Amino acid sequence: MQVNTEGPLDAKIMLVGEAPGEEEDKTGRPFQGYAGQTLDNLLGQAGIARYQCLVTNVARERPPANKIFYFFEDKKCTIPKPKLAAWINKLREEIILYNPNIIIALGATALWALTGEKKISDFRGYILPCTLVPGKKVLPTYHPQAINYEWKLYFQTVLDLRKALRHSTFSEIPESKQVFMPNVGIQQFVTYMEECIARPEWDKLSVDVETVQPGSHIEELGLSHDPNFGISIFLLKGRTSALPEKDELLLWQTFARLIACKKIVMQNGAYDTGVLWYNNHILVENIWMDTLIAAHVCWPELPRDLGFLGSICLDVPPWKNSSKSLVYNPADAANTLGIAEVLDKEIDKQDNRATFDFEMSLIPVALMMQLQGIEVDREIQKTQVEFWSTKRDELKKQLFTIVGREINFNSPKQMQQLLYFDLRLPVQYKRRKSVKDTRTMTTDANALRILARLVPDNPVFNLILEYKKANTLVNSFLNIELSPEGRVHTSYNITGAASDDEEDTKKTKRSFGRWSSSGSIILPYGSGNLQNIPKEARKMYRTKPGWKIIQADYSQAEAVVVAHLAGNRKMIKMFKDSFGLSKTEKKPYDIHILKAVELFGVLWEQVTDFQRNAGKTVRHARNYKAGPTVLANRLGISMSEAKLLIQTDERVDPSLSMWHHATEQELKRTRVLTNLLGRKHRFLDRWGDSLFRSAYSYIPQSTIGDLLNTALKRLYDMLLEIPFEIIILLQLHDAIYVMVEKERVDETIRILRKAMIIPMCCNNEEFTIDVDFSVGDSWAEGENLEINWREEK
DNA sequence: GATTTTACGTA
DNA sequence: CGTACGTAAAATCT
Repeated sequence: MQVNTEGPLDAKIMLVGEAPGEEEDKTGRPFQGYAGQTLDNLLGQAGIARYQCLVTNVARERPPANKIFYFFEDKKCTIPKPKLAAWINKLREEIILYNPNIIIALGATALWALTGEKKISDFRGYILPCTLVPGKKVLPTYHPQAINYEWKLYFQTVLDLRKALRHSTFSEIPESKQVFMPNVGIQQFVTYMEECIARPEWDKLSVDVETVQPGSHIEELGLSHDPNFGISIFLLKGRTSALPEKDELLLWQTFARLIACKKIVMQNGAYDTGVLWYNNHILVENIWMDTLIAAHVCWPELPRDLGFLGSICLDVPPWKNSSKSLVYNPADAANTLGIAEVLDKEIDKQDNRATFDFEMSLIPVALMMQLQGIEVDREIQKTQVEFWSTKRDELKKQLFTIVGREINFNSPKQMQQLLYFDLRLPVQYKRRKSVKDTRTMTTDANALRILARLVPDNPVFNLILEYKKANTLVNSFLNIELSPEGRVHTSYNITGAASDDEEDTKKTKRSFGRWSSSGSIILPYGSGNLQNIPKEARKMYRTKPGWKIIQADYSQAEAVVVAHLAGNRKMIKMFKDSFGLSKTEKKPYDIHILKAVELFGVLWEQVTDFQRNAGKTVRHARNYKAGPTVLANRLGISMSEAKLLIQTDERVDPSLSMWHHATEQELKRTRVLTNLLGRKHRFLDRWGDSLFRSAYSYIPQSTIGDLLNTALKRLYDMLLEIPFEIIILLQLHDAIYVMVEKERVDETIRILRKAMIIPMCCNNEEFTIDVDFSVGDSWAEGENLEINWREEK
C-alpha cells in the first residue's frame, strides 16, 4: 500500500524516514509498529509531540524484504530508480508546500535524499543545508529502527531531537561567524600571542597540537581565545622544520609566557601536554578544562571525540568530515573552546564539579607514569622468550604427530574444521545476547575445556590449550620492543576507553571511573596495555640492583564494598575485626571459609580446599548475579550442583538479593547510580537483565577505582616532601606498585599506608579498606609482609 | 588495505 | 546469560 505524508499542514517540524515497513504497508500510515513506538518514545523524551509533526518517508512503498537498495540502480545506493526519483520529487514538492522550519532526516537514506551526504554517523546532530529544497535546513539523526538494533544510540538521538526542537522555532540556518587563520607566518602568530597576553579579559585559551608519527613531533600548533576565532602555525613541513631556529625559539618563548597567564582548554590534554613537555620542554602547569574529561564526567556513556561533542554542544557546521581542509586545526582549537564553555555549565548543572576536579587533578600523575615507563631486564626477557618459544614449538610438534597435519590453532576456522567436522565432536556455541540471535560456534579455551572433559582419553585439547597459552605469552607479552633505555611505556587513560574514533558504533563507552591502559603514542614501546600482563611475563620487570618493588593492594576491596552496600553484618564485622592485622593473624577471618561453612554446613576447621574455593567462587558469582552455567564451568561441577549452590546461598545470605533489588529500584527511579565517592553514572541501556548486571558491578568497581586513584594522587603529592626517591611504577585497578632503595622499604610502606588508608561511608556507617603489602625483586614475585598495624600505634 | 570478528590477558 | 578494559591475529569486505 502507498504510504503518504501525514500530519498538520502548518507543522514546524518534518520527520523523514526511509521506507514503509510491514506495519506501515498494512495500515498505510508512516512509522507504525516497533519503529513507530521507538520514534514516539524518542520524541517524547525530546519534548516533541508527534501529532505536531509532518511524518513521512523517502520511499512511499515497502521494498521487498525491507531492503532499500531495491529502489536503487547501484549497490552503493546513489542512483535512484525512476520510481524512487519520483517519490523524492514528491518529497521536494511537499517540503515547498508545507514549508516546515526544520526537516529531521531519520537515517542514512533520508540524509542522502535531503542533503546528498551519505554517512549518518558523521553528520548526525549537525544543521545542514537542504540540497533538495535550497534554503531549508536539515538535522540528521539515527533511524528509530537503528536504535532498536543498537540501543546505545538512544540517548544521543534524544539530544539530536532536542536540538531540532530548538531549531524548529525559526527557519534560518545559523550563519557561521567563525574566522579561521590557518598556516600563518611567525610574525602574525607571535603578534596574536602578544595580544592575548596584553588582554587579561581574554581569560581562556584553547590549545591544540597536530603531531606526526613516529615521535609525536608537533607539526601544527593551533590557538583560540574565542569560539569564533582560531589561528595556527606550521612547525613542520613534511619531516623538516618549517621555521628558522630563532623563529621557533621566539615562538616557544612567547607561548610559554602566554600559557602561564591563561585558563588553558584542551581536548585530551594529557596527550598535548605530554608532547609539549617531552619534545619541546614546555610545561603546561595547569589545564583549566580538558573537554575529554569534562565529557567523561557529564556523559560517561557517550562518545567523546570532538566531532561528536561539537554536534551536541555547538551550533557550528560539521568541520571534522568536510574534505580535509586547512582550517582543521584552528577549527579544532576554536570549537574545543566553545565546547568547554558549554561543558563548564553542564558540570554544575549535573552537580559533578567534585568528580571533574578530581579527574583533572590526576593528569600530572598519569602523565608522569607514562613518560617515566618501567624498566625491563633484557637478560630475563631473552631467556623467557627462548624458554616459551621452545616450549611452544615442542607443543606444536607434538600436536602435529597427533593430528597428522599442520594446523594454525589460532585460526577459529581451522579449529572448527578440526573439532566439529573432522573429529565430529559436539559443537560448542558462544553465549548469545538474546535468544533471538543465531548461535555461533566457538573454539575458545572454555569450549576446549568442556571437550576435554567429554573425551578424557584424548590429550589433544589440553595440548592445544597449552600451545595457545605459550603462543600468546611469547607474541603479546614477552617478545616486545623496548625503548633504547630498555623501558616500556603505557598511556594511562583517566577517562577509561581512550578510543575516540568516530566510526566506533559497536563498542559502548561505559567507563566506570577506572583508568585504562593502552599503548603510548609518545613512547610506543612495550605491549601497550600494562594492566593485562600475565604473571609469567611479569618476571622480566625487575628492579635495579639494590632496589625493591613494593606492591600495595587493597585487600578484598570489592568484597568489602559489596558487604557494606548489601548490609551483610557478618562480613562487615569480619572485615572490621581483621583490619590492621598481619596476614597470618587474618587467617581466622577468611571470608571464603565463612561462605563455605554457610554453604556446606560444615565446621570451620573441616572446610576442605575445594569447599573454600567453591565458597570464594559462589560469593563472587552471586555478587554480580552470575548464573549456574558459569559456576559449573568454573568449579567443574554439574549444572544441578551449581544451581543448588546458588539456591543455598540465596537462603543463607538474602542481603545480596535485597541489594540487587534496591539497585533496580534506584535505576527505575532515576537511571542514575552514585558510587561511594560521589561519581555518578547514568545507565541508558535497554531496560533488562544486562542493564542490571552492569549496574550491580558499577558501585563496587568504580568506588575502588576512585579510591585507588585518590590514594595515588595523595602519594604523588607526598613525593615532593620525601627526602628520598619513590618511583611509582604501576596502577593496577586496586593496587599501586612502587620501587625504592632496599633501605627505604620500611619507610615507604608507612607512607603508602598513609596515602591509601581512606575512610569511606556507606549507609551512614564509616568503614576503611585495609591494605596488604608485599616486597620483591620483580613484579612477579613478592613476599607478604607480616605487619600488625594495630601495634604500630 | 581497511574493517570486523574471535580470542585472550588482567582486575 | 559476572563486568570492565586493550591488543593480536584471522577473517572478511571493498
